[in-house]
Amino acid sequence: MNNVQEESLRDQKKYRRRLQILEIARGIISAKGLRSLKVRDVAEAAGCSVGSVYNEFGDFDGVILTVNRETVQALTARLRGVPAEDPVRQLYGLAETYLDFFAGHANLLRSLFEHRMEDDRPYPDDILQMVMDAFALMHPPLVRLLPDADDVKIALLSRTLFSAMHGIISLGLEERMVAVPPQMLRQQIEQFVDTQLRGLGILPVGARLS
Amino acid sequence: MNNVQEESLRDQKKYRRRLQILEIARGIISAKGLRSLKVRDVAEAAGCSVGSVYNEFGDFDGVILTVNRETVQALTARLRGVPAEDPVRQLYGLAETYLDFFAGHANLLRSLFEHRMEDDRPYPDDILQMVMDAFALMHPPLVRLLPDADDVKIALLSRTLFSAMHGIISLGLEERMVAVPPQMLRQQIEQFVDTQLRGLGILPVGARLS
DNA sequence: CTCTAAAATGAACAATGTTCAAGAAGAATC
DNA sequence: GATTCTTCTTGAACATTGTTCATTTTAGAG
Repeated sequence: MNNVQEESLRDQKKYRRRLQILEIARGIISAKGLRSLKVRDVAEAAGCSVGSVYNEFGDFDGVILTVNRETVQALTARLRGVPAEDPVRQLYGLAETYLDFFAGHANLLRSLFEHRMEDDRPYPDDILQMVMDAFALMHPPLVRLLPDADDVKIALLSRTLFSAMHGIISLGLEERMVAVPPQMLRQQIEQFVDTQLRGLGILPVGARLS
Repeated sequence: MNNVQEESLRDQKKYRRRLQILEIARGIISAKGLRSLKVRDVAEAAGCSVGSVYNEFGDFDGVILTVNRETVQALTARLRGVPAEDPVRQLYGLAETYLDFFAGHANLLRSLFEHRMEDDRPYPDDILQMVMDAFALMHPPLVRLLPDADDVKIALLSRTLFSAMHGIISLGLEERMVAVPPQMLRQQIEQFVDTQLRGLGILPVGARLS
């Protein structure tokens, strides 16, 4: 047994195929929704048998969960890229970035938030943790803006605020629900953050509804 | 052809069976989630063949959608029962009632909001409309509290606020996501409405975070 | 009672997730 | 390089579940 990674031919092929399967699955989910994802379609597109998909991911949920894992990773990366100089601008930036990311990858986000496991198997902890971490990204700017507040309460506030934004955006982008007309969504989100910041005493309460 | 409802024996049986199928389907969704709903289970529990389910509802989506339709009707009835004397109390009441209803029927609400149609068939318009109407129930109290604001903007605000609440509650109640710990949820919702009302200038901006 | 139309039935079919015995391919040993 | 061993790949077979439809049953009409 060699400790050094040998990059054996076998491992290379395996890894390449793994990536290929994920790319194909992501493409299908993104284009046609999670419900249109079929093992045989993925296998055929990847040029391998269905057995290989199972060999690599255990079961079909394994493919979905891996795509979801990468989705939340990509989301987190985008959110971490929001400038942090001005905490107020950072909050607006996080909201806007979440909206953009959601709008650009709606079906992937829905797969992340709506996929249910068969029976009562638990959702993988690491994915839950990553979502939690993403939703905690409002914590630092809020701490700067509310220096006297309890840290635990700020943590809750961050998740509450993020969950609220998630609700506005996920329902707003769903043409079938039309909770908020899409064109207006960006403006609505901005106004929502506005109101929230005024309510928290971070911004002055000015004229009601511009 | 007789215009008067004859309540023929045939129609009675048909109707009774219809109700029975719906009750059973709702029970399964409520107890074990939409993904555990199976035609054969429903048919067996209702003491009829699978064909009869199809005869009555067209396809399996028909059963699900009918349950969803009744869910949003029940929700709307509950929300309409919130006292309307004091508009501020009404807003808190709507939030609290939505939380209670969601907590009591989490799987039914998830079925309503997360069910995707096969292929690209559209979601029935009447259900969408009913959800929209439910989300508009904050409109009247908001109009009373913001008499100078544009009516269209209040309409948007109502849906935005409701969508935000929906996000906080649906993620908060999801033990798998734990965006907000369940025990804290009621308090979090109240505080959220609080902040929102202060931000809108409806309540005075007092001490930051009680 | 007989006839007709509607409904119920459930076996057969179709789509799709899952398994596994057999074979193929790479790695290890000589 | 041949042989052996390990691992991966394959795809047919199976399991589950939604859907159809020819046949039978049943309620209502004459």
